[in-house]
Amino acid sequence: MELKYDQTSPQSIETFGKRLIDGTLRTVIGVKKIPNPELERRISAHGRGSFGELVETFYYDIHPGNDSVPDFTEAGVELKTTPIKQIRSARYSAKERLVLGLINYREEAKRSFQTSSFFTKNERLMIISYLHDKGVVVGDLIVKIAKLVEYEKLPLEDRKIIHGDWEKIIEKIRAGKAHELSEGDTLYLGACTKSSDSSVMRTQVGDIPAKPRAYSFKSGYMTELVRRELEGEASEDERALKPSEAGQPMSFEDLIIKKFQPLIGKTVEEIHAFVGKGLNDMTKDYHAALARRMMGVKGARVMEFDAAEISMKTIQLRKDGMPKEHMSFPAFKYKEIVQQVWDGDEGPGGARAAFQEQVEKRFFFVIYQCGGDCKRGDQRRLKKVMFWSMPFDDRREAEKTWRKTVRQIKAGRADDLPGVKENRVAHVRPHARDSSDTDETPDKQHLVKKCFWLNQAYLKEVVK
DNA sequence: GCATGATCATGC
DNA sequence: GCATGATCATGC
Repeated sequence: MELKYDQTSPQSIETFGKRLIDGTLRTVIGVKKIPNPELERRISAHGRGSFGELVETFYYDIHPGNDSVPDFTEAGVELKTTPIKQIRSARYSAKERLVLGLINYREEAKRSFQTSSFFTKNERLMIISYLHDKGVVVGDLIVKIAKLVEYEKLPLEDRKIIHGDWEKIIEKIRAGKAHELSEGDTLYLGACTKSSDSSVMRTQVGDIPAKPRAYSFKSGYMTELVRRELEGEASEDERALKPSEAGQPMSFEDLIIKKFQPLIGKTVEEIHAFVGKGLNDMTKDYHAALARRMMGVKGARVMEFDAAEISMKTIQLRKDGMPKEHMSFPAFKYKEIVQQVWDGDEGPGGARAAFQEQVEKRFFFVIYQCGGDCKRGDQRRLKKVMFWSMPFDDRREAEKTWRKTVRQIKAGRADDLPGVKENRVAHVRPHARDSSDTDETPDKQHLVKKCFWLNQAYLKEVVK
């Protein structure tokens, strides 16, 4: 392959990359024209690492060695290859987060945003996205996106959030609390754990060892970037923050909270009169729909919440302050959950426990106060809204419920899972269409589908 | 009023 | 048609 681009020019790197769109490495590199046994061998490999190496070596002909500078050093461009999924026709999502480089806690603590390893390494990203397909060798994966993503050219609304995220991460690092970092701390830019082996630790500011972590764009934000590129304006979800608001010297979360302020203390009927036109107050989604309207969003999705993977939950408090309901999560599959691992498990293990990912996410609670027991017809007032991440100690409690659940299912006792009295934070209960909506256990019992729930008494303390 | 089991309404 | 978030029902 001839070199047909200028390694010192970001635009040239992008233009050259775009030749891959809707093609594959095999067709674009053209193996048949120039026989190359090494290339043939590597094109027939599997796995994402192989794809990335192939693009580096045989497409761009670069051989990056130094992790602290961008791959195209002179152009200041970092090359990233990443899988996407097609959910249904014309609907795409990122398959995973985009990892942006390991954090050296002690070094990073001394830096500013502009001199941080996040910024200096990832200020310009050349992103090549291919359609994920397990059964296909890397040479035959179809490329859908080749795009130069420059930080300074992202919308101000995005940059505001990313910069705020970086500040939150660096604050913990500087305080010697890198071991307390969690992906739920931040919105688009995360500090994700990097090692599959839980015993690996790194030094940080102070003496406490911390898990190695890397900067990453969360998968929700990657999905947003993918959709902007492939689906254009037509599919754009509504933003809660208008461009003019993004310019204000206030964090994203504070700006959201501010939108609710004028309506705190108002009854649901009064709020409906302000923003609820056209909403059906009989639906289970009503309190959530009202909350979205208060944020200025008419539809069912809030773009920033999707991109930041924030779970919005509505809570109704009875007169005594106890939430009317426990809080449910998606149902688990008995056969899947026994294959999953929680951070800290020894050995290679399987997929990260879905429940762990859920309790590490950021939540947005919209809390209504009932006049009595929250039965039908009871008066409800908007009490407050709050962003929340589950504290570390409570996640350890939730982990105990998860571990007992897995242990019971493995032991053939899937009919006896942790109840609400056994744990301060979480329990297990049915979550199905009805009692005939079952799922098969590893020992071939067919039991009603279940999920993890946060205890209402725990939530009472959280929202107090 | 709590623990537990069961089910609903909607969007995708 | 099912996953998801939310809610209802019953027995003690």
